[in-house]
Amino acid sequence: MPTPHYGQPRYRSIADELRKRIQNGSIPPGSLLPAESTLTAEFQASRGTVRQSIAVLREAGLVATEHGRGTYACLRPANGGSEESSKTETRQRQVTADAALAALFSVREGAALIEEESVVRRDGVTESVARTYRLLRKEECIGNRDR
Amino acid sequence: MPTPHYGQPRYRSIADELRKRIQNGSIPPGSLLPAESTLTAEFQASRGTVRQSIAVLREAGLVATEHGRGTYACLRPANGGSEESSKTETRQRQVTADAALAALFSVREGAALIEEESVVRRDGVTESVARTYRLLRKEECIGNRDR
DNA sequence: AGAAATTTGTCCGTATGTATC
DNA sequence: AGATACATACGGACAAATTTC
Repeated sequence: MPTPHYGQPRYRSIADELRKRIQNGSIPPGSLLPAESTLTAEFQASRGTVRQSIAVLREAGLVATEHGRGTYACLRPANGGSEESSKTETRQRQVTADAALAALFSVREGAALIEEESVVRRDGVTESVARTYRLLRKEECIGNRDR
Repeated sequence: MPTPHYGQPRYRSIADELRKRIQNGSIPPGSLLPAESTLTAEFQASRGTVRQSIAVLREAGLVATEHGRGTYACLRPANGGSEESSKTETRQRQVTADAALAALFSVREGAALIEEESVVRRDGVTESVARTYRLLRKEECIGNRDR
């Protein structure tokens, strides 16, 4: 069977359909979207195509995905009356890259990184801890090895 | 050979190589990149993988593609403060508090936290990695689980 | 103007490795 | 540890835009 498409890519049509369902409440905010396999069956599309459509919604900020769980419809921040009694403490230190960070920065494990840690407290209660990592020196990248 | 993608995925390596060629002038600005079929032969990779690597460069604003024509290396200003074309990827996952985080949040070690990781890339190169931790208990984030 | 070749766009099916619950 | 979902990679197929002959 040939592939009747074009005019509009399949993954975009599916993304449009899912967006409608989210916006009209058919998929309530905060709830799980149907599983990938379910969407595959419903739209008669391959997993790759379904995943592509979900990626569209994710970039649009409409959904968020958790490994091993599924994809949620986001609740948009209503952001009610938040007090302004929060304080931020920041400090810096030098650390060495663990495996995960080394992969992200494309450097070897143990390379020097700058870690900046910001602790946000509100009413004395820690609300969030942010750790930002940057390369200490540029051009610390690993050369490409032969394939 | 099957498909081991230890360390850096293949499409990123290819993207790195192509980026080098663009930035060192081997592929002059405004000129066409080799066709996908050519790159497929050169890198001994499937077309899908080659296209994925080109997509990386396209999102970085290094190249532009036209249907039926090909992919061009963009002429872009050698401007000093190129603050554009940086992109942030965000993902969330659930982690357990280590000793340091447990102390900051005044919870017991091993307590559940939400980690939000934002990776900022400019021209495909990782510039910073920020990890923000919050307590799971509130309705801060989307994934309120019933279990 | 028309046909063929080239090139990118989309889609399918599959396989396997990786991460999380 | 098993299930689920995600990430990477392969190969093949057809559609559509462009170029070339």
